[in-house]
Amino acid sequence: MDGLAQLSFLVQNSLARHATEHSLSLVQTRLLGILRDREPTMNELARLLELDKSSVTGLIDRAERRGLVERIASLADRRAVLVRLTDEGRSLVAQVSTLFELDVSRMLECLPVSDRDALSRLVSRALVAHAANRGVDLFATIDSARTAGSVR
Amino acid sequence: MDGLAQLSFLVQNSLARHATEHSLSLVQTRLLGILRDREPTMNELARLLELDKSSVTGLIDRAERRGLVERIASLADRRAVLVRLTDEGRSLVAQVSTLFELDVSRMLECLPVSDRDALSRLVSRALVAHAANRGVDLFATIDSARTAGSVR
DNA sequence: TATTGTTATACTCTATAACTATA
DNA sequence: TATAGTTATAGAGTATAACAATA
Repeated sequence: MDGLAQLSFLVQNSLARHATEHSLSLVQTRLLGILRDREPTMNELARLLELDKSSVTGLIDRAERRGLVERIASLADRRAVLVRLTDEGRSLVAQVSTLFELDVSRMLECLPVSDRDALSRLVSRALVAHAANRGVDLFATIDSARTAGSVR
Repeated sequence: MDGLAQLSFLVQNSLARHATEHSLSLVQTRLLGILRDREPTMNELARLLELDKSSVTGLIDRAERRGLVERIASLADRRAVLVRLTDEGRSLVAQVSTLFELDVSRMLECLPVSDRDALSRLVSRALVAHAANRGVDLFATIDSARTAGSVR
């Protein structure tokens, strides 16, 4: 109930804090997280981030200016542009991701192992049940949560 | 573990979605949520929202222009300005809050009652343990989570 | 014609620095 | 002198609409 909201703010705060410490916004961090295992087109990025394509243009402009990502012409479709993480971008997202995971781990370590397992089981059950309940609609949300959370 | 991150994004997405449907940003929604049971000064708002005071000036400017809040001269300190929710603002935050609570409830209804109770118990235990573990530092975060979450 | 991406424009949100008025 | 708040300015993030190039 209310605890879930509190918990979600704790998790988000942790992510936001570590992002800010590395001069990243939440969106930039989500972007880099997505790019860790993909080289999507601008269009795909817009869908993954649930943003307008023009917003993604600006987002990539700024990230490219900082040397975190690079644009690559697609060979398959000459209209399309692929986005790739640079070494610097990869290193940066790895740092933020490590700190964030550490935070979540520390939060969970407050619980005895048995509770931790139970919590993990209940959370996945809630996620699965929720997804099943809402069908397609929710799959989009879950996917965006996963990719966003894959920061992680 | 990773599920917690996913869950937090689900909760945040729900809040963001209902806020957007009512032409509110997340920050505006947090603002209105805070004002439901308080009439803070600009300075106190800056602390509660963890923003610079100049950011709060702009935030209140825009909310006031929309008729959601009003500035009131403080009688105690002639430098200070109190911020109060208007009837329209109160009605708006009530709508968003209701829809959000409904979402969270629906998500929890996917679980059998016994699991729901267990989850609730574990989440509060994690929050309490976490707070105790980090001391003052975390109290600030928890408080901001609570006030933000009191949207709720 | 439809799709991919960029540009132009406008608004919100945020911070820093300089300022005014009051304490 | 210190504090409360505003203003000026700059930059990120977002969307809509118009556009170019390609499919």
